[in-house]
Amino acid sequence: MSELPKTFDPAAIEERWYEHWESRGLFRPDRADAKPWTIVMPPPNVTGSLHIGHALDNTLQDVLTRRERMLGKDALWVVGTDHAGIATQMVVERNLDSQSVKRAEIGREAFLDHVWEWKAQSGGAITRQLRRLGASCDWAHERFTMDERYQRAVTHVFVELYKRGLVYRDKRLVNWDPKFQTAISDLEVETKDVQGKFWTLSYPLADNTGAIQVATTRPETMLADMAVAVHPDDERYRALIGKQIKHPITGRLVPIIADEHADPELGSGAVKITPGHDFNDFEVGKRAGFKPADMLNMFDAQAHVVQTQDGLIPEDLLGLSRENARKAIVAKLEEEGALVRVEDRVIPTPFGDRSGVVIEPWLTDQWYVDAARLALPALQAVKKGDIRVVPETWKKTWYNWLENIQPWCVSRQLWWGHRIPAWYGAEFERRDTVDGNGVTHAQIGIKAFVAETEEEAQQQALAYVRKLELPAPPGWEEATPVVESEAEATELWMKGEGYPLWRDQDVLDTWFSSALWPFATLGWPEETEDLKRHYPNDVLISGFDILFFWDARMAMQGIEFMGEVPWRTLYLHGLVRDAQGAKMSKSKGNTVDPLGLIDRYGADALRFTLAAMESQGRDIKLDEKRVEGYRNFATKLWNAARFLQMNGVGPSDSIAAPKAELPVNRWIIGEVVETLAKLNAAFDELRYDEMADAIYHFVWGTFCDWYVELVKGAFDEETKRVAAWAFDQILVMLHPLMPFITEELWSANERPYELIVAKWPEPEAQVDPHAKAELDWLVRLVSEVRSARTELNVPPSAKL
RNA sequence: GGGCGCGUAGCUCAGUGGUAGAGCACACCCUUCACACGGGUGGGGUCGUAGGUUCAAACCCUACCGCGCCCACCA
Repeated sequence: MSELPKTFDPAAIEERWYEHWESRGLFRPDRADAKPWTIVMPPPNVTGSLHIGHALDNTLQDVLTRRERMLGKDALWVVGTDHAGIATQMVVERNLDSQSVKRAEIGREAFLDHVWEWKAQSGGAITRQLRRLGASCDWAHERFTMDERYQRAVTHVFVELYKRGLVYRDKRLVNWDPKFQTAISDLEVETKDVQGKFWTLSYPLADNTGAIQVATTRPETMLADMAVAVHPDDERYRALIGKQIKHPITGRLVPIIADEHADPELGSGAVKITPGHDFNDFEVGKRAGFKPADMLNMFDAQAHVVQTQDGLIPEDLLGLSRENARKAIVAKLEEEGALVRVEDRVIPTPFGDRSGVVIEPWLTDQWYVDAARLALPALQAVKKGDIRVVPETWKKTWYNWLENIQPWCVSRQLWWGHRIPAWYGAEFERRDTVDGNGVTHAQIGIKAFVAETEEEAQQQALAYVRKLELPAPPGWEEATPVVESEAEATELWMKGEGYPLWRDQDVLDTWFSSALWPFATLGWPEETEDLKRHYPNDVLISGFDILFFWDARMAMQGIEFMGEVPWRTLYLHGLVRDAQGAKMSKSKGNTVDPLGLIDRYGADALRFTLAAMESQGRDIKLDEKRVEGYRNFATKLWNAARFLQMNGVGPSDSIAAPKAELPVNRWIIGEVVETLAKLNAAFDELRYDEMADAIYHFVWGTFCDWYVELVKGAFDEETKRVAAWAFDQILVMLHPLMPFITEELWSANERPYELIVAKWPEPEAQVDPHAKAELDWLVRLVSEVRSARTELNVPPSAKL
């Protein structure tokens, strides 16, 4: 038995214990025969560092994991990191930039080498920080979403979805981020209100019989106007339907069409239609018979003006940015007298959630997941109760989103990520199209071969030409040639030097791969032992902010590929806010650094605070005073242990409660039993605040304030035995919340095993109602005496 | 436009049909041999507003006020 120091210093013990647990493999002791229990950690970005949100999320997970481990289960907490496509590419690109190295100059392969190098060096700092928190995850099982094996799983899923018709390529408008020059999904777009203007323009009729007024918030896109729409029932314009207008800037002749999209109440009731640059107009355009391939495009990838297919944009506008193009166009319109009116107006404007720039609807070929079909079983799983959602209020949000889900754009024009397993080649059939102005465009058809390997794609290509009963191009019989890019391929093609394939340059949305986390980390698609034992996971804990991004997609992919829900319970927690309730952000400078709090108060205090403040369905307003308070609680516990030690109270030799005669001992045993019951109930309901409340009040309000005071100076053998047992139960019950101090105090006595693998309490005892009544009476009596004494101003030194 | 949540002591939050709770803060007392990161005592709330249901409402219902969040193509 080692003597405890007088003061409790978390810093002195935390690192030592973590190292001990990890090196002895105690986070996942060998329990092949035990009942499995599984949770996967939302993989933090490799670029990330531990912020307070991670601290909350992982505390909640660790609390459950530690208890399940103590319940004797084979508790597996899967840990790993996410490659985080855009975020990581940005970081590495910035690093290279500072060394005057440009991504475009060094090329894809060299750039990816740099990313991997960066990942090896500084990536994953966050996993080291997770250790500070005490996260008892299975590091031997650590995964990365770009591990070779994981990549195979991702590729397999993509190819399978393609075979099942759930993944397809389509040309349509996407949310285009002109800063990162990639497509992004609907979820990555944040709509914000921006003070803007509402322009009313006058478009002259082509037959010079008048003009029609149209209104717009984006005059610059008029360069790609293809129609003017009016409501079919709008009497004012009925006679104009079918006529043409002569576009005031491009001179393009554009039809006036009838479409219900035009709202007679709004503006003039007539609206310009720019199918290539507006989501509504795209639909109107399709209804009007325009094919996506023929829709006019006036922007390049950076949203600078480029010439439309019909060559009608005036030279002086080419190359201008969106903003400058707007100014120039408005000026021109004004000059021509085509500008009728300008009004101030608040415009809901789409922004890229990472880039912060205005998103441009842009016509491109992208890969889409048929999310609606995948969503159905995920929707049902919650409705049928196969997934329990805690708190229940999120069920509605779940239904609402999945019921209205749109196709998910999964291709990204980035380099860092899972390369899309598609190879393209000539379709070997000409498909000429005729545009609205009667001009014929030669189109070279492109055929996609989706396969897990290049060899497979080559074979598919060969099979394809054979099916068309065409002779295989030179070299194809041996192996279809593959070149780097489409440009390279077409060049060879034009020169008559073969018809090679080229691989898709794009990568997949990061969330596409993280959606596989609950099973791909367990070895899927191989039928591993881990997979059989640990899928479905028991519970997932995540912030509600990634409910759609991650949770819902995990459910969709999990059910599709595993035939079962990914987890039985989905627990959603809120955001951690500052003491004033404001959202923490780096720019506001109100972030709380969890590592700083750990330095000042210890990991146990931070963990206890986060758990105590985690009440379902509410955000957490973190106040440092609270952390300080629970640091004090740890000190209280520490001193109780010292007191017991001074009085010769050692370790308990039994898990079951000892036999006791004295009412005070029988009472405290009953109090342990009741506390345990409260704690177990709180765990069943995932009520972290109640867990913390139950153990806090038992330790401080019952054990320290009353039991210890009552037995002071009267430590007979029975009392020592009971005190030892009760205190051991405290250590066990508190361990999931405060693992470090409890393990340290546990080890103050000789023990056959560490607390982390000790058994969860089974007192095999009952509350003794007589002892309880007696002690309750005594507590009340003493309290009343004290109260009376204070009220009568009796000096405390006076003897009763 | 739709959906969700919140409004209880100075602050942060539990409670959810039957005499209002916790922590912190505050006031007073205590350098008593585990602990001043402590011990003891105490003050403080017409539970957002207005109706309704009920023997009984902070808790259920309705409306309203205030705050926050999410989703949605109003040019």
